[in-house]
Amino acid sequence: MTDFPEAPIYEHLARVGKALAAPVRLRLLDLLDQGECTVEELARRGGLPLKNTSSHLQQLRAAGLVTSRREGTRMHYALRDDEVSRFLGHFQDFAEQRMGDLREEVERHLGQEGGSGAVTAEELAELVGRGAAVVVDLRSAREFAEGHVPGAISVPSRELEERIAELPWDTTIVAYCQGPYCVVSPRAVRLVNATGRRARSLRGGYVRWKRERGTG
Amino acid sequence: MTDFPEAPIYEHLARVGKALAAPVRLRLLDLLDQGECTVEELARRGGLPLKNTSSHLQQLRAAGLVTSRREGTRMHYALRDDEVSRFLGHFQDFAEQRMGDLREEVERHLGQEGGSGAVTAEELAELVGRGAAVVVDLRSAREFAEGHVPGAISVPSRELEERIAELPWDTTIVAYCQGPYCVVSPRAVRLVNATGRRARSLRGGYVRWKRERGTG
DNA sequence: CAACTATTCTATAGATCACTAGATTAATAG
DNA sequence: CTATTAATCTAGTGATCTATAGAATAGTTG
Repeated sequence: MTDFPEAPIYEHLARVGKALAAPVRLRLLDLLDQGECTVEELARRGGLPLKNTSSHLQQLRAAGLVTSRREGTRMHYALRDDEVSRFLGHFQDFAEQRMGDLREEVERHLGQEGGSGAVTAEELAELVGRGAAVVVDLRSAREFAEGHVPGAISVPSRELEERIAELPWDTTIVAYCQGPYCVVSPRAVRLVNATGRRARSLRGGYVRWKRERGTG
Repeated sequence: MTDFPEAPIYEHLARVGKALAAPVRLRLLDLLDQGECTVEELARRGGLPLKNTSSHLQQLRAAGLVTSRREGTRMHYALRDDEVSRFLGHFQDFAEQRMGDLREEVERHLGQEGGSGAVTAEELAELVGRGAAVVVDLRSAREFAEGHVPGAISVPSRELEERIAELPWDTTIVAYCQGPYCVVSPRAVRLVNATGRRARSLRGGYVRWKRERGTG
């Protein structure tokens, strides 16, 4: 490193930048944005070896992004505060906007239903307000129990096909899963639309809805 | 890398994260936040070899954070749009807030005058509005000419000592230099306060003022 | 206290990145 | 066309980071 008077400050700033420089860590942050979680669960959901997961979590903790809490033999990690969630949102929006190919990648992965055609939190509030939408939570029953969009009905994605008859024909169906890049909800939307009903994704999933609820 | 369906998306996100992972690049972004600049100038101001600077700038361009423009033999770089400036502000605030020692580092470097005791853009507007402050721009005459806080008088820091008699005794003096971590303005504030006058720094310097002017 | 599980710590090989230096391209001036 | 200046491209080295595996620690259970 060269030396100008402000160097040590940028050195510190870069520590936070480094925390955002590895795909796995961004993934872990997104998972944690859905709520507190054990190392074991994070490793499973992130498709990453346990030891590795633990190591990355420690880096995130060193950067001040997450906190850890011991409960019996298990270690629970969580985002340090709401500010982290807000920053993550800004970072993701910013990155998507920066790189055209990232947005394309998202759309290729989710299909149009998850990208451009998605409902914003604001639109959702409006639709629900005048009873023009049925909201479907595709996450697990456990996740639903921990918190969900008011008025949503719980239809875990595994049960969707057998319970699809429960969905109305005459009202727009807004489906959501965990996070912004989750494939579950766009897939469900395609499935439901194929029956002739009208379904759309909630942009950003539960995580984003929860984040924006605060800021209006 | 392990493989979960969203992996390529996080891969792309991490490209932006990587751009923020090196101290020099953060420094370059801060310099560019002050306006368009040539590679040569950036290398000089960043205290970095030219070749190295060029390489880092290309990485920033690949991440979509800056644009380049050729003019004769010189290459000019600039932030790609205002969104980058806003994001940088959020990133710096976020990082300072994350790491207590970063805030301490800033204060150790700038002295209290640059940190806690500084005037916010909002306060400045209020002070200027009722004529309760004289604003002093410590940057070079060229930088002042390119844009400055309305009503500010230009006193390049080199000339401060000889022109210090121009400053009033009965009004608060608000001084600012380029960016958030610039040492010029806190140093000037100490100098002016030593004469018995009352001076304070503008928090975040010109860059931050310009950024916040838009958002109110 | 001993056996057991979950997690962290330590060490190492492999990949990636920053810095340096030499060669190359692009525009300008004589 | 040649010389000059600015910037980029290419290649090589050292440092840093990731992934992986073995050892150690903290807590639980019998």
